Amino acid sequence: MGRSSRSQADHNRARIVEVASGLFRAYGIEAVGIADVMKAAGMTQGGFYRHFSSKDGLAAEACTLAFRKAAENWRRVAQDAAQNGRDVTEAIAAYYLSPKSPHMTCPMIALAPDAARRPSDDPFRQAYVAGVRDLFSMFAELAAASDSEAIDDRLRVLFAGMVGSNMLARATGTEAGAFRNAAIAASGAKAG
Amino acid sequence: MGRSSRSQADHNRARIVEVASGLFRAYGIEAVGIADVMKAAGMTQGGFYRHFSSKDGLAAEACTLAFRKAAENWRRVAQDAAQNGRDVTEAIAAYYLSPKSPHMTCPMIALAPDAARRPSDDPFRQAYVAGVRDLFSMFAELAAASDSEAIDDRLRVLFAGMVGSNMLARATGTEAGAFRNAAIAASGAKAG
DNA sequence: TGTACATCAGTGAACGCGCGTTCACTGATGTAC
DNA sequence: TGTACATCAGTGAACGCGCGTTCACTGATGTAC
Repeated sequence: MGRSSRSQADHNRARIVEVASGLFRAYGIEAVGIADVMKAAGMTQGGFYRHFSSKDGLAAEACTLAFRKAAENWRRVAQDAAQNGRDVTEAIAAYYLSPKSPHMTCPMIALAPDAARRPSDDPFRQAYVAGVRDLFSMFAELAAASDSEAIDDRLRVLFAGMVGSNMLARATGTEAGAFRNAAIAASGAKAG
Repeated sequence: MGRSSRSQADHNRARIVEVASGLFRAYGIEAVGIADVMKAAGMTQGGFYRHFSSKDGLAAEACTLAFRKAAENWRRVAQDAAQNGRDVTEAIAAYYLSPKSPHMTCPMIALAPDAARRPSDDPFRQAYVAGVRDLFSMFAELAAASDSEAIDDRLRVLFAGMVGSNMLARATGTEAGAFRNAAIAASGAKAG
């Protein structure tokens, strides 16, 4: 097993980021080792540093990818809802709060503790902050387009309520349903 | 420095739990070592295992203590508000969302990642789940007493919105104000 | 109450394991001519 | 197009550090008489 071609190497690098993005969110960055990531990507740990200068570098890229994927999913759900004449905000909330979808856990929740304990100039933390900002901007944009009555503050609370519901649902396991259902109900009554 | 008296030992044990409760919430359980806790408690790491069978045992007790303290604070804030004729729900929300108060960070947020990755029969996770349940029950009880119109689901969303706002505020740092202010505003309009 | 002894809270060093990182090496890929 | 050589993606073992845990030891506390 000698040198790989340039395109193969690029493919491998992207695969490492993709695999890490899922593992980091599922188990936490600290709990996932370089060897775990590389094994899941079909390689051995030694090759890792051909692609990344450190585990932190990978974490930052994995964070960015996770938010990009989440944004793509949200936009897709919103488009589907709009085409079928359903309420966009409610559709996003229902998708986000569905217990089935978190096979890919929300990066806002899963990566929050790691972001919180890093300094504000840390690349990973900056990627996290940018991800949350972009995700909320998109949410507000999509929701406003479907309901011009919705005020910023109300969207913010709904957004925070969705995040809080899923976080509590994930951490407690048992009480998942109650908070999730409440948040979905609230999304339908958002225009008060 | 030989053997301590029984009462002194009890005092030391309680101090270890108290110190750990703060450190674990501030920096995360994994990031805080036994040596750190013992040093902050004014002892050396070797004596730790006279009091606890493992770091996990301490974590479970620290979790319980953190929730007990949070519940006490909430109840105190609610009583003060009731005596002064102010809205109880709004007072709790304002207290919880105040950027000054998190010198002691909310255990629901700070301990969530650790609770999430443990099995459901783990003592720490059980302590966390019980803590969330008790805190929400108390919140609902206090809020219902002050405003009989408030429905369970609405309280749940407000609760989750408060938690989500503080989590995002903590993790992003910069966007703290926006989500917090929105949640406080929502608490005032809860009876919608 | 005093004395001899057992107990055990706390000390400080050492162990052992996991994990991020480094390194010598392999051999296919890419390049110069 | 071939050929000789340099490059470098990936391998697998080893290093080094941090941290949870263990352990021999100290000496004040608690107890038996």
